Amino acid sequence: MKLKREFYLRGGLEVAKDLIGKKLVHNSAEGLTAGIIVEVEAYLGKIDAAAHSFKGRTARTEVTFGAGGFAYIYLIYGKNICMNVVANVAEIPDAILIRALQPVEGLELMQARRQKNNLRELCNGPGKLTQAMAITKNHYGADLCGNELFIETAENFQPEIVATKRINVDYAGDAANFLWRFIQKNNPCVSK
DNA sequence: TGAATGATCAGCT
DNA sequence: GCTGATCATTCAA
Repeated sequence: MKLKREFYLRGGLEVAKDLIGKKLVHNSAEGLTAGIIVEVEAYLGKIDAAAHSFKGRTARTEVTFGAGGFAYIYLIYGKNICMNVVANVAEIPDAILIRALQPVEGLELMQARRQKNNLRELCNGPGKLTQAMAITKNHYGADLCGNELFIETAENFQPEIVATKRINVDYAGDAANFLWRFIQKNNPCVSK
């Protein structure tokens, strides 16, 4: 079942935890790919020095200031595309970074896009999963309640959530210590 | 207009 | 474990 708008209109931390164990689906021209979300990080722009939206509204972060349920896509380190799910109501810029997936559909397509066969290597990092799923900057602002890129509930999956510190945000001072990274316990597809 | 920098990855040691 | 790649975005002037 596809997640409805109301799912995304809640606080970023709640949405982040609830995204673990859900299925991210991309219905692309080449074919359909999907994976279970096993690792996320929450970024609450109002109070979080590590968030892109913390300093205020800019052209890049504009979509995070809108209503939840849309995609925030950006390029990092000149090479890697990262995908976020916008959460909360308009004017509150919460975003959830999707950091890792367990591939479940369109495996051959993912393997071809990534030039790797090992399932664990396909989606165990934010830049890797966007490659495997063929998510690009064209998806900036995409409606996750639409038919091309969306998230649905997964059957036969029991979430066991562990909270840890976020990765690579040491520049953010105290915010680097927040336990806002959520992972599925003992899942081999999480990063590191 | 220009300079600094990063929510990472792959490849090497 | 460590480091270089590489460029959109941001901010200062």
